[in-house]
Amino acid sequence: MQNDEKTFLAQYNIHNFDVPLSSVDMSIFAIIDQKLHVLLTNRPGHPCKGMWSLPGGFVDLKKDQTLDDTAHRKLTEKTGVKSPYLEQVCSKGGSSRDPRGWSITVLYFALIDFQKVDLQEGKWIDVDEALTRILAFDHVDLLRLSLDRLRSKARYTALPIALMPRDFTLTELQTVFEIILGRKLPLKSFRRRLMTAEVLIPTSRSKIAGKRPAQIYNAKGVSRDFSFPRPLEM
Amino acid sequence: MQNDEKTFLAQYNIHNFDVPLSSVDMSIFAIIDQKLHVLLTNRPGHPCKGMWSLPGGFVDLKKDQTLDDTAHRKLTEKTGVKSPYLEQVCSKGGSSRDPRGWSITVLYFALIDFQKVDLQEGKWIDVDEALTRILAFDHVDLLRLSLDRLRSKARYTALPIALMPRDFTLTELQTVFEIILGRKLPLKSFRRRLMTAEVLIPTSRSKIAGKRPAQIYNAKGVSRDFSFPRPLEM
DNA sequence: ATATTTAATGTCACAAAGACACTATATTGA
DNA sequence: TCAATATAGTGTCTTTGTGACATTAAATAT
Repeated sequence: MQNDEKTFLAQYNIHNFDVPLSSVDMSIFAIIDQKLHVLLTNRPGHPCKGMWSLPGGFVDLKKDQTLDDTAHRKLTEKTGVKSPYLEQVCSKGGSSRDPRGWSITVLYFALIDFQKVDLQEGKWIDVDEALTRILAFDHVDLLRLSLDRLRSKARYTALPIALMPRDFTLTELQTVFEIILGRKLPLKSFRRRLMTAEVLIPTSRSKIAGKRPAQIYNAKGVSRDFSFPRPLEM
Repeated sequence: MQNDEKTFLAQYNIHNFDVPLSSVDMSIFAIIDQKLHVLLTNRPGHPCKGMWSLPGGFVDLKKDQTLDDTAHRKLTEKTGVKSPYLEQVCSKGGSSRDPRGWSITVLYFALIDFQKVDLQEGKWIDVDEALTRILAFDHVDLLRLSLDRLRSKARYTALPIALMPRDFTLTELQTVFEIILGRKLPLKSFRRRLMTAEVLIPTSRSKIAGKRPAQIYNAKGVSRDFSFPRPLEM
């Protein structure tokens, strides 16, 4: 490093500049009672005190090395879950979304197996209901964006597997896809897609949920950018 | 608003907190001489003085109402182009990407018609070459991410149309797709895709580029989230 | 045993992409 | 004038993977 760059950095003080506030917000999804739920927290302080909001918070410059660290930390703080599916959705920034001033939020969404959760704070709300509520800041928009992304990915990736417990049957997985997409899927092609995709590990065990026992599958460590050769129809 | 919230906000001062620096960076793409180019700027000051970098800069809390405003402003400052295709790619944040401290950058990419550009600063570099150069900060990674997004979208959307001048032929458009994807595309299916997609306006004019004259098309105001029924093969 | 319910397969139809041969319309040059 | 040639554009068959729907399989209940 050149000497004048050292000097520059030594004199540089971020507090001299007007910078936006920046935070991370998350849509944490799980399937509960055959419905898609999202974790909301009640804001303990100002602004928007007492309102429901997506869990989130400021980047901790000490604790977090990266933005993804912040997201992981927030998730573990809220749910105790260690290794979720976590994906960045987008960032929203503007002067009017937070009364404290110009702010940027980086939005993530997480998919977790509800059974693994050790809830520290917050409450699981049915997504359809959450969308009709008045949430803090622009969190309804953020939730909408996360949900659109999840729905879109359910059409061409195997992402919803991340919502499943370790053992599951094909029928159970199909039901989760159907819950996310809000419609029935053709049985045969669903199974064909998943089997030829090689994203599942068949086990020799089976489960008697209904009448005939169904084969149990586990998730294979799915490549993050796997996609089916064709998307599901609209 | 409650009284105690007013008090809270009045006493709130962002300068009291440690917040990350936040900026916007852009990959501005254009086709020049049958190759995909990206606009790079030479950093005038510290840090990374003298190094090539993606154009970008800090959010201007006065001028910009939203992050998209910042991106549009930067693009116009650099190229004079008013209505490009502009899309947010992702955000990267961490403690080590900028020597000034913890920083977040929101990455955008823009597709523009090179002929509309009135270059204010910077230089067009072939993307393949740009990726081998040592760029400022983590800008090689950012460029890579933008490029991956562009390539991916060229497989299932009509996005590359945004790189075309007003008048173009189907062969020219196919060539642009081929430049982006780095491989030849089957002629018949390319034309079929675009014709049935109804994203082009056929004109009665034609152009004599080679021997037989080719029909000229214009872009239809393509819906942002149009996608072809099936993606192109890998 | 037979009905019932859920799990799983067989098979044909359909849509859109790939492959590749073919036709069309201009220019060039003998 | 008329072939040769190069680029533009079409015809049509193959391939692949999804949708539709009938059929078979394996358990429980009566």
